[in-house]
Amino acid sequence: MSDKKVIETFSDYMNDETRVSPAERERIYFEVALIGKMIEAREAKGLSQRDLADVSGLKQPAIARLESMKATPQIDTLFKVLYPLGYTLEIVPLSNAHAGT
Amino acid sequence: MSDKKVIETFSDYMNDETRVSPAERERIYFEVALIGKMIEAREAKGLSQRDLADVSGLKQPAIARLESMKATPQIDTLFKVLYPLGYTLEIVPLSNAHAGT
DNA sequence: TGTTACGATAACATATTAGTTATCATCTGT
DNA sequence: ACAGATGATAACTAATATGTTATCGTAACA
Repeated sequence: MSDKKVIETFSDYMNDETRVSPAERERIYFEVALIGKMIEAREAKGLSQRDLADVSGLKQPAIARLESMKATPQIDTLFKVLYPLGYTLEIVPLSNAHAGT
Repeated sequence: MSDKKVIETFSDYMNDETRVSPAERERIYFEVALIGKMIEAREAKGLSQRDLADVSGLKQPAIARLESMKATPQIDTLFKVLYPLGYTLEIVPLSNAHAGT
C-alpha cells in the first residue's frame, strides 16, 4: 500500500525527535530505570504490592499502576514508595549517557 | 494560656515525625535542592520564567508555581523543565545525609 | 512620568493522578 | 479440587496539577 516503515527498533523510536522529545526520552529512560529498581527492591525485601502499599501509604492499585508505567506519578508519590525501599532521588547534570554510539 | 511550644526551628519541625514523615522529609529536602538548582540554572542562562516556559513547553504560571513550591509536580513536568536547564534525575540508595548531628 | 520586563497570583477549565472498592486470572501448595 | 495469595484492572470519586487568560506590583530605565 505504501512504503511507510512498519517495523523499527525501540531505539529508533526513542531517538525519533518527531515523536519523542529529548526531555521526554530522558524521562522515559529515567522511569524505566526507576521502575526496575523499585520492583527489584520490593521483591528483594519479600514484599507484595499490598505490603508496599501499606508501608508507603498508597493503595495496591496505585502500586500496580506505577510498576506497569500506566501513569506519570507525582514527586511525592514517588518518594512515598522509594523511601521504604531505601532509595531517594538526586539532581545531576546531563551527561548524554543515552546518546547512543 | 498554655505551655504549648510556639517557636521552633525549621530543623525541629522537619524532624518531628508526627508532622513530617521520613519520606515526606526526604522529598522536601529533594525539592528544595531541586528548586534551588532550577532557579540558579535558569538565571545563569539569562532566561526569564517566560523564556523557560517557552523552551520547556510549560506556561509561565506553571514555572512560577514550581519555583515557589506551590505544587508537587509530576515527573514529566519536572523533566520538561530540567532538561533544557541541563539537568536530569538519578535514583540513588538512601544515605541518611539529612540525619543531622 | 511613562514604558517595559518581570515574577506572582487570581479564576476558571481541563486533564490526570490517586483513592476506593471490587473482581478476575494465575499460581502455589494442600 | 480447593483455598489462599498475588498482580492486573475496571469503574467511579476526589484531589490536584496544569492550561489559559488576565492582572497586579515592582524594578529598571529612558
